[in-house]
Amino acid sequence: MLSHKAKYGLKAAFYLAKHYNNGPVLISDLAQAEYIPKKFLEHILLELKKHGILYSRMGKGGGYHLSKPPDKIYLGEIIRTLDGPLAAVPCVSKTAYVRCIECKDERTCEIRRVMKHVRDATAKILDTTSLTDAMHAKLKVSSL
Amino acid sequence: MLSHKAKYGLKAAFYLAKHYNNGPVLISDLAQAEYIPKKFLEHILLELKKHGILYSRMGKGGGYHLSKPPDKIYLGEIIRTLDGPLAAVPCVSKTAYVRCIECKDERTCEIRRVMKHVRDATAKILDTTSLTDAMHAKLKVSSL
DNA sequence: TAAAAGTCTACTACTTTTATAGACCATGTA
DNA sequence: TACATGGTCTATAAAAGTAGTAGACTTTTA
Repeated sequence: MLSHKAKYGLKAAFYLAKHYNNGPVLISDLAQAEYIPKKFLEHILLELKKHGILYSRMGKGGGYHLSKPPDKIYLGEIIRTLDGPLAAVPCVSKTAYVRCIECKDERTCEIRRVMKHVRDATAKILDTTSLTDAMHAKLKVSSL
Repeated sequence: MLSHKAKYGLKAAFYLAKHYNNGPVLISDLAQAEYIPKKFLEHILLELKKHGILYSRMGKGGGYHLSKPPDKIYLGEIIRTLDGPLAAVPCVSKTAYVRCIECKDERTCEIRRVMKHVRDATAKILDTTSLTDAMHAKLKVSSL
């Protein structure tokens, strides 16, 4: 399940993508436009900034904007930053692998095997769909 | 993320699949064999029973077994029973749809659009892979 | 130097997850 | 019919994660 945090983060990213060429966007404007609690949004934007996805400037005339053009930012990046690994089971994660303590043998674990497929399918979609792609309904992987 | 509950449930189901023709399996045996806390496992098995996936008999000589042959039980069933809908966002779920309160227009929501693809890809794997398939590494959908 | 705007730390409320305890009910068999 | 075996059910609790708030602080520009 996508947390509210990740959902808000994605909404913010799309908003910033739409305003990419209009100078920095204020947290307050973003919060109001997308119905996101302002204080909560602060945290989210800060996290995204620390991971290099967003850039911001303090002081008068400041605000947030994307650090790269929207066609270079993939949804997977944003979701991983805010919600952690995409994988449904940690032993299957590429970015945050952790072994299951009760697992007798990873090579024969049925759950791991299937969940790896799920992870791969998910990552394939989220890591190849940029903000721009999503806005224009260009999904590079067919869903069925 | 798959919860421990769902992971334990899947482990139990695989164990029962392997013992499908050997009469009922005791909770205690299952708990011990798969390193699952026994009392927690009771709840999990009961939930699976209420959803018709397992069958059990009380009293001496009793225990749990699958209510259908293992090639007729799909992983999606088990995961949905224990963890709820597969969809990462409720507005995209087929089995438990809920509208997002802050959503202005579902038809143009970028998040919804992409997450629907993710859901479909996940469901396609989990709803076509039976216990038997998973045990024999027969995954009907290629992951890449 | 004042106003605008982001930064940071700490905290709280709430929910979900992961269990545990213990009384209770059903079944088979001696 | 008594008793041991084994599942059922309700209640509760610890721990962790999620969502959100408060307020003091820093940076920038005019």
